[in-house]
Amino acid sequence: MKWTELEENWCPVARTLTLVGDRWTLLILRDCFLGSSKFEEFAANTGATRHIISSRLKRLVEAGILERKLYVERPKRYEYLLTEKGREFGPALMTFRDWGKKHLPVRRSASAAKG
Amino acid sequence: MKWTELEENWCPVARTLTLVGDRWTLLILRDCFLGSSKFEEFAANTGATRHIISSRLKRLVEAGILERKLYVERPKRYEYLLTEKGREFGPALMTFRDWGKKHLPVRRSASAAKG
DNA sequence: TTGCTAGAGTTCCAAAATGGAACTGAAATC
DNA sequence: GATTTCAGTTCCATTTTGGAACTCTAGCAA
Repeated sequence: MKWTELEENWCPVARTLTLVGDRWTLLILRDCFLGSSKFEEFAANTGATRHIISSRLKRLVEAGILERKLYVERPKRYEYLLTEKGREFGPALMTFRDWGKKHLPVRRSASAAKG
Repeated sequence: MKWTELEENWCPVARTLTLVGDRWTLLILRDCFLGSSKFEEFAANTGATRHIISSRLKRLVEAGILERKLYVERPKRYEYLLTEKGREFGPALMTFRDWGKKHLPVRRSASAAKG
């Protein structure tokens, strides 16, 4: 079954996953919640390629989760801001954060810094 | 950046995503919460290919989220059960469910069946 | 004893997605 | 004029997916 067919699935979890159930989208949203809004920030903070960032931002805007807003007229510069719909995804990210903190502690070598 | 490199990421959301941040894993976990435990059930309920089901179950078992348990001796038959670590992922699925129910209602044509 | 069914996978190949790097375009700054 | 910044796009090789067929063990039926 193709991934996009899940859009009409009876299960709301499946439908949600058609938007955020890929390898980078949730990391972009995490960045948004941490204050990022620029293309370059997403690229730098997530580690995803510019190609991926571009396609994911498009999808998130189309879905009404982010809003693409002009913030410099010349040259045209856009930023991406969470909509109300996007902000309501916050609790989901928090459950991921909490689960990760509890169950996937970072294995660090003796000399590794905390950051 | 390669996806697997996120395993050691400072961010617990990113680390969580290395396990469940792909196109089908969360759907398999949803099935587990709804009572499924067999390979064939996952294949039928998620719509993912057997190939994918196989690789995802391996990863979930390796991560300690599911337990692979023999339930028929001859021929060998295995089922997959949520561990405590896996059960603690429940709240995350519920946030996805709630967000999807609220923001992604199913557009159904007049004749569309419920299944 | 040949044939069908069931469960749990594996294998193969084509199609789609991803990773990495370079390139574009507009304007500000050196 | 050259370099830098931001926001993308393009190209190509590598990975991952999607789909279907195949394997292996064993029960059951004719």
